[in-house]
Amino acid sequence: MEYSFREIEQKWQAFWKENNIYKANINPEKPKYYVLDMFPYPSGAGLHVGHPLGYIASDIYSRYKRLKGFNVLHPMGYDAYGLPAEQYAIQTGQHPAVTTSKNIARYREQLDKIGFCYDWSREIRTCEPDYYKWTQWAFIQMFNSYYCNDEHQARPVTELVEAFSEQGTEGLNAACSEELKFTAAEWNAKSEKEQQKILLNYRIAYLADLKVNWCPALGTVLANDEVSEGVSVRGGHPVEQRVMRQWSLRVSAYAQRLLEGLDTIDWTDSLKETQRNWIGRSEGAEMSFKVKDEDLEFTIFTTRADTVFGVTFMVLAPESELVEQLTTADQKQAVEAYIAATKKRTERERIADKRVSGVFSGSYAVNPLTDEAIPVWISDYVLAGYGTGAIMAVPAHDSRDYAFAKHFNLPIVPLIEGCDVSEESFDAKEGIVTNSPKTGAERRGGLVLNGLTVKEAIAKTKLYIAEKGLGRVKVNYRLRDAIFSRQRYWGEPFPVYYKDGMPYMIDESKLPLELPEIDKFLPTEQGEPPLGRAKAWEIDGYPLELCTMPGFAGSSAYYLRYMDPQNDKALVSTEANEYWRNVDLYIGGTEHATGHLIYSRFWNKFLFDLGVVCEEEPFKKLINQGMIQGRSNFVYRIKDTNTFVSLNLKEQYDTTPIHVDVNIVSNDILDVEKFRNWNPEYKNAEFILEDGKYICGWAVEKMSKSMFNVVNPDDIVEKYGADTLRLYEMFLGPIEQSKPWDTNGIDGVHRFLKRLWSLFYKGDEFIVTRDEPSAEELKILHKTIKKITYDIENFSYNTSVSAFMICVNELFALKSSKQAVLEPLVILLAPFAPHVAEELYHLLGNQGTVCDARFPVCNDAYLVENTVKYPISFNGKVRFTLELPADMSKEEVERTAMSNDQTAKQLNGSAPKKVIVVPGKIVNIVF
RNA sequence: GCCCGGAUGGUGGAAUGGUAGACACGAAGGACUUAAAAUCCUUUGGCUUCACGGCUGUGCGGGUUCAAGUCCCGCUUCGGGUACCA
Repeated sequence: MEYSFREIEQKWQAFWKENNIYKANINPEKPKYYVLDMFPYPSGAGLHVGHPLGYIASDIYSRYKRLKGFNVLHPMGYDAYGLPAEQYAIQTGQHPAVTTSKNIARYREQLDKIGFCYDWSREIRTCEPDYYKWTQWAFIQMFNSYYCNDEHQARPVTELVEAFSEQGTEGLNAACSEELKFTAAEWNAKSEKEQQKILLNYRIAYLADLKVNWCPALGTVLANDEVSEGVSVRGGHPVEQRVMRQWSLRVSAYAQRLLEGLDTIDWTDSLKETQRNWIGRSEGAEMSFKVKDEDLEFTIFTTRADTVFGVTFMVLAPESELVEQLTTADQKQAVEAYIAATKKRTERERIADKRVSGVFSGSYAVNPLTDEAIPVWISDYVLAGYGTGAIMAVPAHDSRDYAFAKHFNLPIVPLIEGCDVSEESFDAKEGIVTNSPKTGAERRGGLVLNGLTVKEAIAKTKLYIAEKGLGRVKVNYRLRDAIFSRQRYWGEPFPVYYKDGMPYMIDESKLPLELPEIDKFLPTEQGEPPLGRAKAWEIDGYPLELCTMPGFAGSSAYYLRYMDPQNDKALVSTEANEYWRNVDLYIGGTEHATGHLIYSRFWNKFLFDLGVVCEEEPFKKLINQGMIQGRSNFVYRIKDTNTFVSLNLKEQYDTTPIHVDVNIVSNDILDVEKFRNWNPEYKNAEFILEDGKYICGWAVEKMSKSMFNVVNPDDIVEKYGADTLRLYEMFLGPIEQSKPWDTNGIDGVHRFLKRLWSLFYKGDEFIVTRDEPSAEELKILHKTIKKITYDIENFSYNTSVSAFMICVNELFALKSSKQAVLEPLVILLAPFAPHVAEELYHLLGNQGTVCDARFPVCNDAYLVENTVKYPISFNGKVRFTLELPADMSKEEVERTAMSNDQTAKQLNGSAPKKVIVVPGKIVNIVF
């Protein structure tokens, strides 16, 4: 019998499906293990060979855990809302729901071929009303909550209302957009509308006028993580700043917990570091500066309180509310012109343009420590959204302030002993402080920092300003609230209606609020979002929200829904949540480091505060799979001809490299006939060959259609089978490393499976015997068990595949086909190559499924070696080896080595200075 | 600029401080075959030698050590993330 993978794979895939082998149920008798893949956005292009990499890795782990006796939850679904389907709808009129379900069907077909152990009964799609009902529900809970900074958790807004009516803002410590102060009497006197407006300032889901990333080409607002270098991540369209009324989530309230939580989870250091940087905690001080000759003061934020004696000017962000107050009459025109010019520029232009710009406001601030009057400038290098939107500029010790001071000829006062600021600023937080205050400018009882280190000076200044009421210690975060409105059609509708211009939540009993049908997927003539086209988009006569939710809405809690996907009473039942708890192993790409992986953690923490979920962190362990790059092939056309020259001859001609479809190239040799048929342009192509072959050039590039280097897993499965694909993807290299896909090596793993098969069948004869295995055979088996177990636990799957190859090669060399060795081997292999393993498991006489076998355990007794091959080295260089008994003493090894003829030859008369014997390892003779 | 990763044969990669290059691809040679495919066997880092062997070798330069791909210091270079965050 031949290894006929097609037959085997179809047979067992059908068997698994019919017998619900991968159905997961709550079972308190067994420990749970939850393995999750980042669910895909079903794009029209289908899966390429890079996508399943992580899925195969998680599948192996799921199957391994099951063999180890765990009750494994391993679900899959689709992140079904998204821009591409909508853009396609605009172009073709095809409803995004239609495109999406077609794409999903295609994805499913491709996934099914690979033999994953997903429990498909738990499939979710974010665009299904049954699913997004709970996305809307969570939004309502966020609207009805505020974040209490004293209790460090979300609390009901009703508690806030109660507090306001009893004591106003007195004693309030809540996360908010703006610090407000009012009394109970003032609150109670306010109208419903005014009160609602104030509450928005505290709600976790809130509506506010914000400076947002507006992308005109997409016609929508984008979140910070959806914009990179001034253009949209999707499509690369320019993004500009615009103030708009938008829904936002107060993610910033959770900044500290998001930061601290990182210490409790098992993620890679680099990913944690990325999140830490994104959260961007910085400890500093807020300090108030009075405005000279005015009854005004404003607050700045600094992490370098120690440099307050070196402040030579102040800078406001152009968007700051203070600009209006501080601009004097004679500077008004200049300031307005500057602000107008700044507004016109897109984010991208501002980033690209490194030129210093700014304008003097006309006002002066007073340094509270020196009483010096210092000019207040306005410049776009200060951001409105960070800190207070105002800074004290210390050009000697901040490079941006330095550039500004140089440009506008402002004074630079160095504050560190011996630092040279003639060419650049001294930004390092080290050295001894001087000039603080300057000699002769000391004040009685004033702050003196001279002689201290920077660190000491910062601490002393903070203490001083707090005591004197000049400011306070403050922690700032770079993390911004997440803008949650999108002016698009294909997303979750907000469960929101408007009454008197104020937002209200629709009743939970009316959920889900379904996405309405519209005639065209474009904004209305009035520039409203597409939902403005929906008929009767209102509730009880009140208009509904026209924006929809962003892509990350549906992916923020999907891992919870898998625990209890059909529940229509709750997002997840307490029973299911308390059993499955959180994701034990999450596998996905690093590209979600600052988006999905922050939002999910936030969302989960919020639900944790509500008592809906029992674990504060959603993903205990996370592994990033590397990207699979493409390996492109090139042909070389001689310029202005239709003649192509083989790689090693191309230097003799003037050629243009042209991408050629990798699917018509094998081992870099071009199939010339297929090439002629590939494109009509090449029908009459001529070739200059070498050794009768056309050899292509190659390069590693992104896998994409335009490079003609896309490899479809379906084709691989068709030609070699799913088990070969699975093994080969793992064999390519460490899971977390990026590497190019090169189909060339695949024959190796396919040969391995054929050789494994040959241990069972010789021709049509089944040759497995029940004979007792020899010590040698048992050693081969147990060595493999040990290695595979270790490798799976450490996600080193590439070396596991090698270990299987070594094992089979060794058994093959011994012509060994014994049940007692092959059966454990088949079980070991089952997580990697489940189809062939299932077939062989049954051939060995087993019933049921190999998925429920018991993972073999290594018996070290079989691994004991009687002898050790000692490498004998001289001055670190190995010259020969000696085979000695394993239990030989150190002294005896030394004596044996020294008395050897070859040793005498190597020493050549010299006396050894030192002999190092590492028992069981090596001997090194130094002379 | 800053923060993370990498750099080992023609290629993908392996190696708790202890014989660098496991395993696999490719290549070369051979067996089987009328032939091809498949399969099997041998060789395969470089230089050198008829051969035994020798020299050299993990991006570069130093260092620690009996012993360094592995640890430390300083560079080069390639990926990825981030960008006026005060």
